[in-house]
Amino acid sequence: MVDGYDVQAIEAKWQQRWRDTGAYDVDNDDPRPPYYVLSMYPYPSGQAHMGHVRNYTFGDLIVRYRTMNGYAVLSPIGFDSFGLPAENAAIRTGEHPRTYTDARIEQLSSSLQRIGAVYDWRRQITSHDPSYIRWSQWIFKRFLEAGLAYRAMAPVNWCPGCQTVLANEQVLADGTCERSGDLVDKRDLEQWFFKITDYADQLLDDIDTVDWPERVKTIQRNWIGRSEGAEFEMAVVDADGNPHPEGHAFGVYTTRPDTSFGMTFAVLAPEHALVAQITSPERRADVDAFVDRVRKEAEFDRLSTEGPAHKRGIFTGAYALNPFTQKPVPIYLADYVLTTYGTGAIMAVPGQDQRDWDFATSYDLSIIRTVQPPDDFDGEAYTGDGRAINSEWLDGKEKAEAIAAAIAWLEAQGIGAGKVNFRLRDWLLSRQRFWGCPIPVVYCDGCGIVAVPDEDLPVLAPDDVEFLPTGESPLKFHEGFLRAECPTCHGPATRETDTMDTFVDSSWYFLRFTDPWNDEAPFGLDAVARWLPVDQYIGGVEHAILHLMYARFFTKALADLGHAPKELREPFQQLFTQGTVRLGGSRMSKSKGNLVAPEVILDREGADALRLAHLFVSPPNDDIDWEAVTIEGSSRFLARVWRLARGEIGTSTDREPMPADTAIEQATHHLIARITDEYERWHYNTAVAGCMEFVNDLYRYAQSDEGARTATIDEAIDTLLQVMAPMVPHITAELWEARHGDSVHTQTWPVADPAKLVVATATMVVQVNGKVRDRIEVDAGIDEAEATRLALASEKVAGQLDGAEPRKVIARPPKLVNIVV
RNA sequence: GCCCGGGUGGCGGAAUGGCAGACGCGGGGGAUUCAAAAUCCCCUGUCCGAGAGGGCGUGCGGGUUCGAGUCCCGCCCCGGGCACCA
Repeated sequence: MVDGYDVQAIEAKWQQRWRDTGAYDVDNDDPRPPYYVLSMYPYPSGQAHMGHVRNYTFGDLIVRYRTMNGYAVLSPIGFDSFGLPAENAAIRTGEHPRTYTDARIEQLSSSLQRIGAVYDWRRQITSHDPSYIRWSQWIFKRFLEAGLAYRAMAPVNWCPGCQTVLANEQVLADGTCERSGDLVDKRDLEQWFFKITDYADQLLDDIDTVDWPERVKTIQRNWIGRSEGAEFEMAVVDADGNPHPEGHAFGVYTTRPDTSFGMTFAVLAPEHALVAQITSPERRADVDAFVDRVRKEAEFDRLSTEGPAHKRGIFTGAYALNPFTQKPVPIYLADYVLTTYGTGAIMAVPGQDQRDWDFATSYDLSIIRTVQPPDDFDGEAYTGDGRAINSEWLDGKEKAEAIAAAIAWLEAQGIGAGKVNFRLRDWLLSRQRFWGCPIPVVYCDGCGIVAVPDEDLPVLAPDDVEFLPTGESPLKFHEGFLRAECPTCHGPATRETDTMDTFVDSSWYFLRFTDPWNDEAPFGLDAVARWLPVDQYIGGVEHAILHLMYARFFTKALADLGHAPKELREPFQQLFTQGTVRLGGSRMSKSKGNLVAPEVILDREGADALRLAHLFVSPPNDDIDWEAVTIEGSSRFLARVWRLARGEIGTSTDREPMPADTAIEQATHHLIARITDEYERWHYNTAVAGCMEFVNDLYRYAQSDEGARTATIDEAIDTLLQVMAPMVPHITAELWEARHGDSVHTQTWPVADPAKLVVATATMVVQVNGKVRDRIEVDAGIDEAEATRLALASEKVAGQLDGAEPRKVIARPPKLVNIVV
């Protein structure tokens, strides 16, 4: 302990006070302007880890800073409390997921308080709370009614050993089950989906309207994967071009309709619906064998194959009529064509597509170039720009022009049109798990899928269940849960046993925070309108795709359905993604056993030192290595601040201001300007550096022969405590209380006095040919002529010039003069 | 392959086109002390030089500019995203 600085006692005292007095509680009718700060919904993993500390330090700093700036800051906290770990623990130990989860919520809550983070705890929500489940289910029903939720067959991961479906995360990289080690295969099962693809365009376009890191925006754009092209029909024919007896035809999607004259074959996905009907009798046995083999393979096997050797396919015996040339081309099946994208069928143009080229060379199919490659081109398929060739009426047109002409032609023929496709797929939300939000529907033999009436929500999972080591959901074997009455016909019905993906819970929690007591609706329009969009969202870049995409989709859909304000198009106006914490180069994780427990640091150095170390180590969006975090340096600095503010450094007297005093007063106001600017721009590491420089100045000042002027150093110290309060809330609160009796955190943010930001003199750099040769103290207000005169009068400059005549003088008073010879 | 970031001392990192390396860590020296810890003060890119001083330095090669870590062009390397998506 340094000179009465009892870190543990001080931090405990203030944490208790903030919680007990509801210091950061904020009501929806608060007259101050609203500001919503939110850190991403944490999974309650027990004690906080370093990633949490980093995340919540930034969040807390903003909450405190904005509060001092006069805002009503909404700072809620909740827990994403459904999910796999609790259920796995239940299978292992038999402990109910709820008791397991509640204990971990308790631990994480207390960890967050120990780092000094402040919240409106009255608004706390948890995903597994019946009142939250109720509204998750209510929203699902609204989506169902609007056609945004639907049930369809989907390939899922099936583990033959466990006899159950697995989540993607449970399938290891080599395609085996994490629990049994069996090879997981694909099965088609009925699953629930959200129709996020309805919003693909908006999700893409509105990215431009939010203030997010470019990296995250790019990730989202890639994931949505918009592509522009054309879709058109091709008739199935025989080798001579005679139509198929049953008149079959299929659509193809292409981004390069301008290359259609170069189509030398067509490819259907092996799962394509037409395969069985068009395969010729003599090819049937081979085709069936091929389709069988492909379907058995796990998806990742199919997608991870690379290069020509792996492009496997088979001829169907059927042909398609190329509408551009009116010539038949052979139809193949190939595993590189996916049933889930476009129409599940392509026109193959090997001259301009490398995949088609690879396939064509493997199967000895012809290749026609329809775009003129540059003279020096020596590759295979040419995918670049150029003039159309071998394309009749398209010849000579540049790519863009040719594409437009080809689409116009397809439309005129009535066989196709321009088309936009997306990589984004619908969101599969069914999970065959117990510890999640039940999907509120029943299956009735007579009425089909029937939603549970709103007044019967929430549908809750029963407690008297047994967790099976097979990994199957215990709901499947619970008769009381399973057997239901159809709400429509009152006949017997079976309850859905799947639960929702936990990403559903985190897709609307930020809305619930605005109105967590609402009993009539998930949230009121007024409450959402008041607080949303979130002004500052903070979290890890690992959620750049899924969570952020889903939350954006929910917000748009809820707004369109009238449950959120119509104008609310984006939930998170500003996003900050903080870097991850590593140790010795690798990511800190329980499984690697390289965790540095924040609790140990909190016990030894305290929350302020830990927070300061995180803020100082590097810019907040950078990944950091714990080895670089200098907790001792932070502690040392805080002790310096403590001694300074306790008046233990140097001497002070009452007197009229001397130049040294004026300099400190100016430094004080420069500090306000600097720290304010740096907080606004998230430059916390340099904000800390600024405070350190200031403290170094104050030490020199107070220890100088003249000592400090009392009024000057008091103002300096008070200002220091105020600007540091958001970073290190405990020590500043304690020191401020000792000096003034009230709380530093209820002070208004200091404003720099413009008069004290004006400096009287400046150090002017004198360069000769761009190299610094002299530094001259000058009056800050000097003009170019005077600056030039002073520079040329410099002896050092004269030495450098060596009699040469200056060719040109660039003067930028009062900072710089550059003499060119 | 395409798309985003990023390469600065021993380390983490500073720097609106205008003094490269702020601030901290580590290291060195001094003060204090019986001694140590703690604390306080000073030094610390690199090469040449006894010194004054000078040369060289922000991944590499060019360019723009009076002046480039910063802007432009072409590469190299590292991190991340997408990737048989037609």
